[in-house]
Amino acid sequence: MFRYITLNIKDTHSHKGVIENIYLFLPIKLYPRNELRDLMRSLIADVKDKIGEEVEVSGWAQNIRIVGSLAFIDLRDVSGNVQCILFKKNNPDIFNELKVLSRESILTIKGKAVKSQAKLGYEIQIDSLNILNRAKTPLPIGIIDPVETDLETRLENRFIDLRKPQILSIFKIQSTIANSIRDYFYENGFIEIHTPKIVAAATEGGTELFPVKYFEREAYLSQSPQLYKEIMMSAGFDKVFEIAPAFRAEEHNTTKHLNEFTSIDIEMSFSDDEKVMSVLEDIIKVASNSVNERNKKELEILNVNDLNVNYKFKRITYSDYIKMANEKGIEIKDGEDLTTPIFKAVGGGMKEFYFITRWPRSLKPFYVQPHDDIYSKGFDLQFGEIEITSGAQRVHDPEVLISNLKNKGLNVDSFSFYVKAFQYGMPPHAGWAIGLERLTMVLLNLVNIREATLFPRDRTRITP
RNA sequence: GCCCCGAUAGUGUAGUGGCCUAUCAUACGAGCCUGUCGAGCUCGUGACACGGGUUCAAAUCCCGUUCGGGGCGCCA
Repeated sequence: MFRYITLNIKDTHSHKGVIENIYLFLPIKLYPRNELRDLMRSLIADVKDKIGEEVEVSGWAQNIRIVGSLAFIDLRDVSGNVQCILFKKNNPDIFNELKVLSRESILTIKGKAVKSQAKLGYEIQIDSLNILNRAKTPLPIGIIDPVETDLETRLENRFIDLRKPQILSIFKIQSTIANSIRDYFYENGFIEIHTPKIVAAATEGGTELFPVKYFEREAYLSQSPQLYKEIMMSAGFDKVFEIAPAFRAEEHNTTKHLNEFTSIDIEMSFSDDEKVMSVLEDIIKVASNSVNERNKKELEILNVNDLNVNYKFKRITYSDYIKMANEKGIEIKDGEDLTTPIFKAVGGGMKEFYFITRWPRSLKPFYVQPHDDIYSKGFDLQFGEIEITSGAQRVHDPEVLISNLKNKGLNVDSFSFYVKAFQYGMPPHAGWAIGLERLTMVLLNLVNIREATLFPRDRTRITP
């Protein structure tokens, strides 16, 4: 058996309770605390490679089962779960502790990893157990209970909900998506930028903005980096991207809208709609293939097959989409906006990505480059019935820009900081924006965008 | 902004005017159990969102309030 002593570390910044719970194997050697932890603690997923060895693991007691004079603990950390076993005769004191220990308490367990009849084929035989923190009972929501919990209740208790391996898997995958897209941009010569989220005026008119008190003036939370990323083209940055929050004050109440979401934006100089559509197709394939490679375990936990997007994304013109709607018996004329029922009727059965191109100028914002008198170089990326992205080649001629602003009924003066950037050398450019949460939702086939958001901000929720 | 719907133990539910001092599961508490893994068995604690009204009688019907869900519009 091992003997333990309590370390006495004189660290005025540390919380007393933490210090008291740090134990050290004899012989005594005073390591700095961080080093101590790194030297001894194993991630639970790594235990499988340490059969026959002494291991130390820390985590949450997901389940505790007392079977006669045996005690089993399912211990969970970020990497996975492992069963730990204790025989009462080997340590009656720990056994009695376990009989009254609450689920989700925080433990450090030291013991020997051994092959066994446990489901994983191995388990940890407990030599010592340190209770770092006890969880209150009962839990606000169950983690392994065989009862469904309403999304509302889960979001109210998100810190516990996020402990579930399925929920954690969504965000591990989202991390891969963001990381692989960022890598792609870096590898392809994009400059990462950060534009202001407090702005003076609406980007495009139309959308409702959140007002912010800005000293003696009123400002707004940014709905999009659109104007700023275009200005960066005039600034000569050539290709830029930004991954940042965007805010929309629309009172929508649906499963695919948030009032704060993460927008992945790009803008490219000397480019056009076709080129940025290719980039978009690339990054979705890169993201999906990265998830397939790096998140096999998470996909399995979520019961999702490998993401298969290795097909050419179709380009459907807006006019053809109208014809397809007409063939489905829907009455809509060329020039009218596409509505949810139309997306459902035409795109509902297409469980794949496709572009809708050449939108009428009248349905797109002022900064979208005309293709001819009627149509524009604006496009959307759709997945089935859901809009994932909108993008376009942009106007670069300041005269066209000003006339578009006027035609849309916008006040040219309030856009002067933006228009000015077009008057002293603005290259042709194009770009798009894609919502990280919507992309995650679509790739993982989630029914509610809130599932793809750690702490969603919707019509009624600003806490937690 | 428009329209529809909902609220019963910690969680998820049954309930359709009297059979409800309210069902079941799970959680929680106590006990038994030496290979459990959704452990099992026994016992126990625990709830009708709030305020008015109708009625001999309300979890149940009506009105209001609060909180929430969904659809549409808008968009990513």
